[in-house]
Amino acid sequence: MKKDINIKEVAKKAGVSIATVSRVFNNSGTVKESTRKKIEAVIEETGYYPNVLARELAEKKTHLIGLIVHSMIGEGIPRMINGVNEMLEDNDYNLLIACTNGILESEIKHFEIFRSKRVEGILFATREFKEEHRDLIQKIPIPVVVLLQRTDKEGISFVTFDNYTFAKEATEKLIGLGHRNFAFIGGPATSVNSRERQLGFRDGLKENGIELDTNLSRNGDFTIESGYQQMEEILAIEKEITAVIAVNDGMAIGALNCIQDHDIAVPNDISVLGLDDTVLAKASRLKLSGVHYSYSKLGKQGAGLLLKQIESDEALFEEVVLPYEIHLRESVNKR
Amino acid sequence: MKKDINIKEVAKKAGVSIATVSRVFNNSGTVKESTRKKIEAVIEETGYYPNVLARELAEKKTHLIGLIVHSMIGEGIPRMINGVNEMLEDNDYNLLIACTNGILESEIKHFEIFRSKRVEGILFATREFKEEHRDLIQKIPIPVVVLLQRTDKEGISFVTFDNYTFAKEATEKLIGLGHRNFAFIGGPATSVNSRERQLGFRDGLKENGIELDTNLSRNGDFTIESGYQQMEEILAIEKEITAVIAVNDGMAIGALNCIQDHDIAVPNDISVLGLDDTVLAKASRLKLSGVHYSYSKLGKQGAGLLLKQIESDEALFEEVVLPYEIHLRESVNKR
DNA sequence: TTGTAAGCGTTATCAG
DNA sequence: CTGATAACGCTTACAA
Repeated sequence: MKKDINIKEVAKKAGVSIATVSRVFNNSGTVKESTRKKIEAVIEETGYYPNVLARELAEKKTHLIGLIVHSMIGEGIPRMINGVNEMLEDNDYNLLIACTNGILESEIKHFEIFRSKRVEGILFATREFKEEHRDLIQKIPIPVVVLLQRTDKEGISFVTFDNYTFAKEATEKLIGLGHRNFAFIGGPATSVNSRERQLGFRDGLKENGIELDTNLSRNGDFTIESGYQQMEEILAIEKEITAVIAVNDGMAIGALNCIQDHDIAVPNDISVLGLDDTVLAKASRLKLSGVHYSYSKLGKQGAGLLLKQIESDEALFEEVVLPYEIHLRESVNKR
Repeated sequence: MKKDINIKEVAKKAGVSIATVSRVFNNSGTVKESTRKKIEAVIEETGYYPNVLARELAEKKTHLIGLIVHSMIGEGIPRMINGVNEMLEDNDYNLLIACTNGILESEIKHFEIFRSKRVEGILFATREFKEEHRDLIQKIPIPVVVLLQRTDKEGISFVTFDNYTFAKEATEKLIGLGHRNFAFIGGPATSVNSRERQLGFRDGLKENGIELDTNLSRNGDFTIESGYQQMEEILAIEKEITAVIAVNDGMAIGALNCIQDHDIAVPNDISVLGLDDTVLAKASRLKLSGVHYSYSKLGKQGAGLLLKQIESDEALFEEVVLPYEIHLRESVNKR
């Protein structure tokens, strides 16, 4: 453990001015080879590290991006962070992270902290994009890109998945296979992503002239257990259904287990599909069908968009909706 | 979007000196109520935010912690980050994150970046703690705490799980249930955590006078598929085994599926246990047995330890090994 | 209670 | 090619 040394001391030891040392460190300006060597020797010897804080203050650039997420738990967000990280790494930015548990005050607080830390841009993921968020972002003089959520065209950029469309398309795919009697297991009513998927599901049915008993469209809490329980209740109401769609893999797996525990065959009697594609889909013996989309790409693109905004002078506004793939596997059958 | 304003302009607008503005913002020194009000009004009106960079430069404190991890993927590390985050949040520190994919050069690079960014401490998680890491950490004049790995008592603090002991104890638990014929599915040879667990397993057998065909102790790559494949090979070698232990849940699930696909009964013919306890353990219809330990607590304690080191003047050295619980569920049976 | 001025460790401009 | 020196925006003695 040795104390940090500063540019002044290096300059003194090398018998030059601090300006010259700075030039050597940044390869800027011109320095005679012999003095460069001398200075480099001193740097080596002292283990000198420039104080980036001071540099950033002088340059008014921090090379810092702030990421605010509502949760770290689950497969998606960590992958998204990974994508963000990759993009930032390639562009020599560093990543400041805050996790808010979806609490509005905490979100606001971190916007302010990040702003005062002079981050050059903010990536923001929340469970539900509210008016308060819009106001906040529009007041802040630094670029913001919203992840995993639409911002309703208020001039705030976002990158997200098209929940509505893939849910609808997946539903129609099952209809195409001959299914007519559906049940749906959604997430909590507060989840925008879940609501969008549910809407896609309903419109998919409606446009194909299929009616849905609203009792068969239910809300769980994303866990395996709640999928099991909701399925239990669905079976109590109506045994004639031939397809169950769950908003995520966990609940789909729960439903699958429940169905099998009732000695009902999957997929012969009931097909199961999750609007998701996590490691869980691969865990069950009977491979679960689902919709695949890349969180890592989302993170990467979101970060890319943000960097573009930082570099550009005018405020640009872009909305990106990422593609998906529907994978029908063993858990789904033709009727 | 409005431009950032600085303390000087606020002072001018309020007709006071910058020192007074600074006092108001930091509640330091004494300010007359009337001038405080006046200044607060100007702050409100201008939306002034202090430039934390400048403050940090003056104070020589950044309130920044760096976290270097080898990966974001999987259930453990995100939970650990969550724990770190909680502790830092409570103490008004911010979190800078870097993900290295376990590449040594990247690890070194981020130690340097973090150091030049003047983080006050570093949390470090890597797949294998090497001599290079030790050298690096001992040269750096800021506190470091290693996570998820021992540092071999070199005066470098760490907090980790006791892989060896829980693997051994889990093995002995199965022996206590009457099992004598074991197979083991480990991770890649490069994973220290996997090696430690494997050692615990072997010693558990050895101390109980049970011999192990080394062909039955295998290496996968942590995925469900590789668990399946290794189990396939185990069954080809020896059908008489009564218990399989896998180093993680994923491979345990793979093994479980493989066994069932061979129409061998779990747990009646073969018991299965994973040295892990992720969401996967709850996904299979037949609840998987495993060892539970809290990544979130590990993160929290690691961060706590680091903060303690930052506050203390002398370099303290502490090693923390966290507790675990062995959960025997449906996948394990008495012989 | 308030203001002046000296840092904090850099970068960058401008002479020399 | 190199050295003074003025920023950068803030904190904090020290004076008044």
